[in-house]
Amino acid sequence: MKIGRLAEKTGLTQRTLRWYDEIGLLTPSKRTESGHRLYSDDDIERLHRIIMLRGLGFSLEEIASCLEDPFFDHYTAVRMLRLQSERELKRTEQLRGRLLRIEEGLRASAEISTEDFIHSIEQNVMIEKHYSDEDLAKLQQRAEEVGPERMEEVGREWAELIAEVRTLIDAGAQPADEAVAPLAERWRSLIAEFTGGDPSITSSLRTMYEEEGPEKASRGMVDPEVMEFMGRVMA
Amino acid sequence: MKIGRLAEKTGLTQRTLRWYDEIGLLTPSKRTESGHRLYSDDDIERLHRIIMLRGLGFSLEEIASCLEDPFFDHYTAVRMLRLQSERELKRTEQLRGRLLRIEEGLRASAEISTEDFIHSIEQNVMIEKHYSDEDLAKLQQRAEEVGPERMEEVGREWAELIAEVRTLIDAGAQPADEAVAPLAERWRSLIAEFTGGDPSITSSLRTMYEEEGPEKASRGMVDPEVMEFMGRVMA
DNA sequence: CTTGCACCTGACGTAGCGTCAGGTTGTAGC
DNA sequence: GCTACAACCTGACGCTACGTCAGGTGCAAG
Repeated sequence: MKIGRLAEKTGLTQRTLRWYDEIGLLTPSKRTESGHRLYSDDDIERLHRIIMLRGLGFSLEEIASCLEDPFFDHYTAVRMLRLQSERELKRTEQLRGRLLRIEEGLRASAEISTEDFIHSIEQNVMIEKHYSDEDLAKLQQRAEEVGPERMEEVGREWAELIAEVRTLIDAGAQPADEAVAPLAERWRSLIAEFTGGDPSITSSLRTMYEEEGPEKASRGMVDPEVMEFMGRVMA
Repeated sequence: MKIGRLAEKTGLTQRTLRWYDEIGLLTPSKRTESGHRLYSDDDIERLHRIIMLRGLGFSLEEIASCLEDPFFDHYTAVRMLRLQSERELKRTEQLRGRLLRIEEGLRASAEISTEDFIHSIEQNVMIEKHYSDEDLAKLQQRAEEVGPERMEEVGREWAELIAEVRTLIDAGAQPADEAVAPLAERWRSLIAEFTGGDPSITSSLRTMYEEEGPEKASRGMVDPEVMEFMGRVMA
């Protein structure tokens, strides 16, 4: 069989087959007088093995030694690949989580400057610093459960609530005033919806606001004055 | 700040910083008379952004356009990365499953020739062809639950059972004989332990044995004669 | 003045091919 | 026998994001 037909049958490219020839991984057992490669049935079987091993994640060099070195340790080799794939799984899962959170953060705002973008990522890094992996997974799961509509709605409710609080403060309201009581109730319930009553998440949230300050922790949505006011209201 | 100190502080190598300079991603804003690179605070901030974006999976070219192109679509870019990470996640999960099953298959036998190894993989490919992803996940989970000791024990029990059946056949036993009844019971219970009573797995197992034949499907443990004999016993 | 360290540029290597460029062979139709 | 045209050949450069080495310069200390 010549290279064109073999390439077609295996789904590889001719370049790939020539490359395998060049590195000595699969040298066709015959050539025509003019130099055209001729692959025998044995060659083709070897190629199929190569394709299989490649599919498992072996490098071409490893494949070569697997097929030729009689002392090749198959079990260990597979175990190594498995362990590597598990490391990669972990990494990719973490990465996916990070990307998803950033995506969520960006979806809200229509126009995004590079500055906003960078800050959004920095914020995310901060969040990852304060929450444990399990907490992040829980938050992720709940975010998927409630859906993006509710997420956006919550964002709007927070903005509204904070604006109302600010208006009251500017009007000279005191923490003990009756007018602020319902706001405190809404505030508490929004936080409760976020934490889901989970004590680990609740404490992580608290320490994040304490260590990073309200502005950073809330992406600039709430300023220290509002935060302190609501703190006194709650108490 | 000169290149050595910056490399030390960021954990990058000097080569990396020179490379970023060479491709225009991070050109230090000053040089000494003699040509030593001097990084300003702005340069360092830019570098930190580069490192963050790199950590998300952006290529250096994408990072460059992210930091410079005012029309860069951050949201779409992140979404693309997320989708890509999800594709990779799927691929890696499948790969891990395949490697684990192959590893399990190899653990039993102490000495493994390349031929055995290849056949083990081929067998695995065959299994993946017949079982659905969910079935494979279930089997994987149960294998982890019972542990490798029980897996090996099951393997020995099968070998023993098949040997006994073969002895009986060679001795001229008939399917209806009373002596084979307890063997049928052991046979049935081993299969039941494998399928776990799951109907999907049971039917996949059956069609695999029908389409591929007993020899291939059982890794050469059971030959067609034994299989047919036990089939008649069960009926 | 020498020693030693930090820095410079330039060049080659990596894995696994993709993609030309420019030349030869094989085959089918006339 | 001639002419298309498809299939094949070799050789070379490109890709990512650097690692690594070679050979040379700058700079501060003893």
